[in-house]
Amino acid sequence: MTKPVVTRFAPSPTGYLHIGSARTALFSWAYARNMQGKFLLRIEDTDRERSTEGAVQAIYEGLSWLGLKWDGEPTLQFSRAARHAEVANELLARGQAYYCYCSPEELATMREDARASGKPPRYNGMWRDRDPSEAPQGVMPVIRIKAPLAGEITVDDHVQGKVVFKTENLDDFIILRSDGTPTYMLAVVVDDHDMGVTHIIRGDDHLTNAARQIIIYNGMEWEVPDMAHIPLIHGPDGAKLSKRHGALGVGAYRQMGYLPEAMINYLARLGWSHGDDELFSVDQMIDWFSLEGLNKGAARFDFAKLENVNGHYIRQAKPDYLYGVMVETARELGRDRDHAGLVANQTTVLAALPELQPRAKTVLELIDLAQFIYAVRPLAVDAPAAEHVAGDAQAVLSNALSVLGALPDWSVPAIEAAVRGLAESHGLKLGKVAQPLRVALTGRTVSPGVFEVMVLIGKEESLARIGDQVKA
RNA sequence: GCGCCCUUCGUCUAUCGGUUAGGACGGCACCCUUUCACGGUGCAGAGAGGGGUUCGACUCCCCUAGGGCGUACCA
Repeated sequence: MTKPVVTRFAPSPTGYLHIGSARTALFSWAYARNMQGKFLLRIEDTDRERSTEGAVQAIYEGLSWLGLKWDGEPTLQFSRAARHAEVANELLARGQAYYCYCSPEELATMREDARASGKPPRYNGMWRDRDPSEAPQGVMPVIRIKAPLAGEITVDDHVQGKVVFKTENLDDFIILRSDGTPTYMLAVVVDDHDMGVTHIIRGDDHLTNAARQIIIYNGMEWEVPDMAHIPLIHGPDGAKLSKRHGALGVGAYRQMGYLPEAMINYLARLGWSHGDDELFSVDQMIDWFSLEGLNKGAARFDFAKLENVNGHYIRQAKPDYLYGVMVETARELGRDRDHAGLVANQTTVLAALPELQPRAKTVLELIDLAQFIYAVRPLAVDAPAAEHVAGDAQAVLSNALSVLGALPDWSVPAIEAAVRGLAESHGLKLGKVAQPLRVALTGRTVSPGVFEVMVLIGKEESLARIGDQVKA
């Protein structure tokens, strides 16, 4: 066997954990697990202006929620600045890099001129071979990599195949800023090397960067890791994923009532496939995952399918697990009445859940459906619901609704007692009630000796009724 | 502008030169159900366009079109 696989996820903490980033992390994680290797986490916080501690926490929480556990302690890139500078200087010593004294203004005009003459806007190498003695006074130089002037760089990518870049299109980019801090290009290479990363799996927006990074690897004579540049997620219109189209943090999905196992399953199928398999567990995914299964084209985010997958996992879930998620979700969203109601009626909610699960696509819908249990009485009953029942049973039903709605307590015995009393007042006898919460009120006579029993579930605007028949 | 990447039903995808181009979501119809769901069955729905290569192309090559990414002392 070859050396063990080490992958990494390297987000920059400048906001929430983007859903696209989460998918990238998922693939890196799945590959590492499949290969029985390690999955490392590196926080790329070298941009001191935009990095925040809150964003770092959001990354930890997002990954944890999804169940993507990283191995060891996360690496904070900024803390490695000295090491980055050290490598920059080593490159200098090796003659693979040089000081550049250009001012930002000079560089700007350089780009403009290049663009005006139809050339790629790249650095012209004016300090490449100049002697430092010619340096202007008082200017802190940057260090630029000495990119090959001719030839080509080939990125041998697991997803994109062999991608060839002519070096003439790659300029002498900056690796160390004038303030001595490293640029992304340098920091990534040094860290990936030092962390022993064997497989870089990241978004294909980094494909061009890969060529630049290879120049650094070559300059240090380091081995270039395997690479897999996965296509980005697009919005429904094929363009960049916008916020209204789902470009949200994973926390937002949790708040919308999606289960982590559903997110994993859905995200996995976005750009990756294992034959025709659609629904699978994380263990199955780990077992099946391979870089060959990754697609080359960008995938569009589709809420409808996510909902479907989520509905599947809600149906599959154990009631006590869902109950915990419901309580936590209500708490997180500040839905105090729901939170209190759920907590105070745990037994009833747990009993009701099997009936509720097939009717909900999200945890939020589950909470809405459970509200009948702790809703404030009397309930407002909508006319259409009453109209559903035909003929002379109308009166019975509306009467029943008001009786039930006026109940202070919707415990099963209370409901049963109320319904029984009602039935008797209409000259009917209620038979044995089999399932708690399927109990309720008499609507009409279905056939001699059999009459309708129903329970109302849900909020006024979303009345769902579960029918049952009881023999008198 | 320049460079690179991508392109199968509306969406996610299978196909790795020879298939009636398969599945899933969504849509529609029907069944189940005294509601709503769940479940079941069926229907409609795709190889961007044009050239090649080949006995044979969705599959390989080229061009065009469309889309995406990159082009910073951001990551």
